[in-house]
Amino acid sequence: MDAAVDSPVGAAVDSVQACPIAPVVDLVFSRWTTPILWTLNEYGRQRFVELERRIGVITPKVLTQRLRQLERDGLVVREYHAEVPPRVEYEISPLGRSLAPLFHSLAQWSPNLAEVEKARHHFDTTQPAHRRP
Amino acid sequence: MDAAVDSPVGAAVDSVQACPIAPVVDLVFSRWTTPILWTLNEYGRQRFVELERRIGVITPKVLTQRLRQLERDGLVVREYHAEVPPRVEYEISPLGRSLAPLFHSLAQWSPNLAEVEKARHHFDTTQPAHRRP
DNA sequence: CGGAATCCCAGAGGATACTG
DNA sequence: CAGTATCCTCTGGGATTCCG
Repeated sequence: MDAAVDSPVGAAVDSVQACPIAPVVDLVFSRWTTPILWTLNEYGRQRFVELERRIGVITPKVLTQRLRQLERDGLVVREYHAEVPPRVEYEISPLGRSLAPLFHSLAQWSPNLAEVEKARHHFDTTQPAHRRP
Repeated sequence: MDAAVDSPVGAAVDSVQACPIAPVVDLVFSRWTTPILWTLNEYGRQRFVELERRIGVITPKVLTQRLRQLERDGLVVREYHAEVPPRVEYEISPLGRSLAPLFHSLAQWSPNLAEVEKARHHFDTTQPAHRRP
């Protein structure tokens, strides 16, 4: 149950000096964290099951893990209400909300994905020939 | 040797509708791609070994894999020079360069990592008590 | 409802060679 | 130098079950 587990970019574990933005990427763009933060930012405070449904295929176990991590990182706030049945709500924190411009930048770049698709097709059809050094 | 292998955020594989920026995150912030793109963007055109050294701990095999993927995605351009010894240079493409503002946004957010560190410490010291629902 | 506990596995990616 | 080729480890995370 170690909290500092994943490093998709290898920030903490690997060479920090090589890429200064690696820690931020690790924090925000680890697996599942982006959909979670995005959903919380978009739909506001919501319950565990709502998150689960909106995100889609995530399992409860993994959702819990990532929410804990995000809570520990201070990006998400968990609110427990002692009722029957129990009710838990998750909300993005101010610090988490400060990531919104980043998300907007990403969204603005996304039209370029069409270029990427074209590049892939081009590569797949023409490259095997010229790839021979 | 499949090219569309990783999906840290689960864009292509999972629920695309849940998070519109997931495809971009998959493209740019997959493991190793950020340091590679960042280094290419920062230091300009360079050879395989230079990349290897600057990034730090990456193995040749993995570096090759990711470079191929980025080349296929149209974010990186590979230039082969038939000399002895062979010389290969990698350069970020215009499409890849269009990601630079994103990197700057990330860099600008990075001072907030101090807040994250504080939140983690706070969580680790005080949470085990109040975490009981 | 909101998890925690267990078991399990594919597959990313590291280590270690070898080659054109 | 710029990769390929194998082998092998490790772990994120899926499936399932149970609990307060």
